[in-house]
Amino acid sequence: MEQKYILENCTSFKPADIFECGQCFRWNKEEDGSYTGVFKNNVLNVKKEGEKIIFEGICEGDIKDVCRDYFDLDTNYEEIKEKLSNIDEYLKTSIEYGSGIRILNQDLWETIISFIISANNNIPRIKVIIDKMCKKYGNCIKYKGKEYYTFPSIEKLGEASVEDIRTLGVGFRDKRIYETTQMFLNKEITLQELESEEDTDVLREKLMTLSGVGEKVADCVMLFSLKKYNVFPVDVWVRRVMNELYIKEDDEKKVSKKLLQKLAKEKYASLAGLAQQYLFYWKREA
DNA sequence: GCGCAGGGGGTCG
DNA sequence: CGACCCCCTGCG
Repeated sequence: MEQKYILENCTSFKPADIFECGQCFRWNKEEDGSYTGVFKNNVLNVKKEGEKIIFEGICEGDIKDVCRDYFDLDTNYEEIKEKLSNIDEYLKTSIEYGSGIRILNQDLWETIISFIISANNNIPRIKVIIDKMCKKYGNCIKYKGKEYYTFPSIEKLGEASVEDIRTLGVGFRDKRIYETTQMFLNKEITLQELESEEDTDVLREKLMTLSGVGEKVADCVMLFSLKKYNVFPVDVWVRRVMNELYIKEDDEKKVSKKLLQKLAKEKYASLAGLAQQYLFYWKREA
């Protein structure tokens, strides 16, 4: 059902910051600077006009509730930014740069598959692959004369063979995607048990039983889909930034993940994941 | 222009 | 610790 929702007085909300900071792969910029994306069975366009945020599109359920959940509107980012800004100058600068970032509450299944695809890959290609996957196995939703496709269900993707998946251009990740899908299909593991697991370390262990899910992917899934703001995914960019700012080792490859995790915990504590997003976005764009 | 390394939000054996 | 699929980039 086509709906519209206008959000006022939301200072920590900039579509570009939210959709370009690297947490999601299915939002695309329109000519007018707004973004259109698909999540669950919704197709939404998000536009900032002055102080107003305008959400418009096809929505299952009440658009206000859907947005509140997906865009994390009940979390006070002003307070978070204030806390993080006081930690040091770097964080302060990065937060000024990415002041409109919010961590989306993305679909767990979609996030797991998307970040398996992200391994040793680059963002433009990740987006192309996911797009193809949705076109082939998702459902079509028409909005304003264009066709959009939902992310495939477990059952639908479960019908695909390793070879089928390979044709999407996923390369060596074909087997990983296949195996993980089959694990959910066969109920060896369920989304529900992952969603209800409170303990971060136990949750990480469970996620890492999935094929193609290592520490980094597991942490991304926890941060971008399960609101675990304390986890600190370490990738090549984060290593680069942290080394440049705090450690200053000549060869950044020698900096251990352990050290980075420890540093993040000491400095950023329960907000490490958010700090990571601000730093990552700042250094990668600049 | 063309061909060939080099490397990309890691994971696995 | 090296290979891994695919694709895009930079350099000769």
